[in-house]
Amino acid sequence: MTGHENLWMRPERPARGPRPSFSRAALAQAAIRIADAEGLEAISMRRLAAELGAGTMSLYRYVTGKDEVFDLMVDTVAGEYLPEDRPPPDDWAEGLRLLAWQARRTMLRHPWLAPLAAGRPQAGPNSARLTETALGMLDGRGLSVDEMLTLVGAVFAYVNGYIQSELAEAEALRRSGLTLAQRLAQHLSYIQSLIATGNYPMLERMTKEGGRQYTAADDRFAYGLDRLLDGIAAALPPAAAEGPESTG
Amino acid sequence: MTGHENLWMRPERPARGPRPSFSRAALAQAAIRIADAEGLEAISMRRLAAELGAGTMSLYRYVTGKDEVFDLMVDTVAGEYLPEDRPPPDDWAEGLRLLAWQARRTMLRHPWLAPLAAGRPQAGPNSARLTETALGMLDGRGLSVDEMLTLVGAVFAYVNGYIQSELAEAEALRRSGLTLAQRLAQHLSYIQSLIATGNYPMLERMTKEGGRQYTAADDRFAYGLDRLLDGIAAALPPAAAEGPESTG
DNA sequence: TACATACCGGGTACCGTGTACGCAATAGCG
DNA sequence: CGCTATTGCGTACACGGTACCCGGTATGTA
Repeated sequence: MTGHENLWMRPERPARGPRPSFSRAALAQAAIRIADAEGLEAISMRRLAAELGAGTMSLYRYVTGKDEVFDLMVDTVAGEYLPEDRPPPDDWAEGLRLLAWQARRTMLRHPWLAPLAAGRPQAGPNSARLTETALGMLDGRGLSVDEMLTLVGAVFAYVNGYIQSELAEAEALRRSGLTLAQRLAQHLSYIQSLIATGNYPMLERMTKEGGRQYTAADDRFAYGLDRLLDGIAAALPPAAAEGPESTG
Repeated sequence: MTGHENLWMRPERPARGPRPSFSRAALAQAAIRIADAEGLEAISMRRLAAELGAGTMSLYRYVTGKDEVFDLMVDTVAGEYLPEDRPPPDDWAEGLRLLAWQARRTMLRHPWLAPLAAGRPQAGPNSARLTETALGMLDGRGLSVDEMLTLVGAVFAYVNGYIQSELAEAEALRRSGLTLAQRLAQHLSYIQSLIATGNYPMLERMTKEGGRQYTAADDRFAYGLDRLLDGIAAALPPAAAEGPESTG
């Protein structure tokens, strides 16, 4: 009741008692290893404990429950978003674009990440550093921190939303256990049954039109991202270069 | 093995045998009722069967598993996206904006919807009709269906991503069982512990700056949506007004 | 050095979950 | 009037998260 209701405020290593046999970071890494290899739903407390060579209930000395395992996973990979200490480009749009692509790369590498991150508030220190970095790119343009947050939030919303939709199909395919060809064939016969009702003229045009000039996922991602950044740039207060103070 | 691997291709009522005691729609409505009242995780096959006054295993005569229950839920509420047969505005951007706000309204009314919809391919007939409507708004502007899909996909990605982040905090609050004041107090003390490390200058400025001019969720949503639509409009081929032929 | 205290590891147990299987009842077809 | 496909559903199982408890261990105090 004194405090520490939050994972991130709870000290990892208490003052008294025996040393823990592993660390939070090790726990997170083990969970990430499992999720990368076998998917999110493969993570169970028993499985995770086995991966760590520990008893199941020992995990509860490190986290209060499975949810905090997820919190740890998300915040750990959030560290990967930021490449290295490369100085950010001085163009804010270029900086955000870079960040967005970095986020996409990370989320494709860890397909469980996007749904998980979308469903919980970003509270960990690495997530906070990420936000810091993004806000830093917008500093000195006369925006209030609140306006910067709105702006960055819009970009992150697009990125997360896009990648989830990108992953959804791949995930469905994986869970169905079918080959891509089988699934396409299935989908096609369904599509044709829809078209047969006459209520889906666009869908019909889609099957007739474009031979196979289907836009690649990369290009679709880039399209929306660039449009969004364009729109933001157009609405931003005029550059004001490096004026003494542009707030107001 | 002959076919019907897909929920939407499987006929609801087979030719032979006794009449089912309820319908897919009733099943979906019952599930939606539970999820609206008690959250997604309150849905179990037993609970759902009880709501329908049926035996647990009877549900498996209607769906192949719990996943298909979710599919039904998503596609059912997808019907709510479209208001009524109001003729769409002739400005495509206005049409998409309206659709986006309608989507947000629906997703806030059914807080379980956004995460669920984001995680699975939109395959149902109602989802397809929604896509049809969106594509129809872009018709006659010289775009290929593929380009239209890219465009609409970007808007939907933003909408879904934004609303998920909007809901994440509320959901976390709900699950913690705390009052808003308690949670804010907790969060504040955590934030201050972060600031104390000196690594979060922007976070620090945020606590000092804006008295309470915190942007409302509605305005933040509008900001990103409008910027995105602006950016798209700017990149679209010139209007071409009402050329001689606009249909396909 | 001896003891108290706070913490660690983890076994056992409980309840809730999704769903495979099997069987009796039923409705449409021949 | 059977025949058969199909429905409703009880039972059973494997697996999930985690509450509880106990024996061991490292730190602090006397």
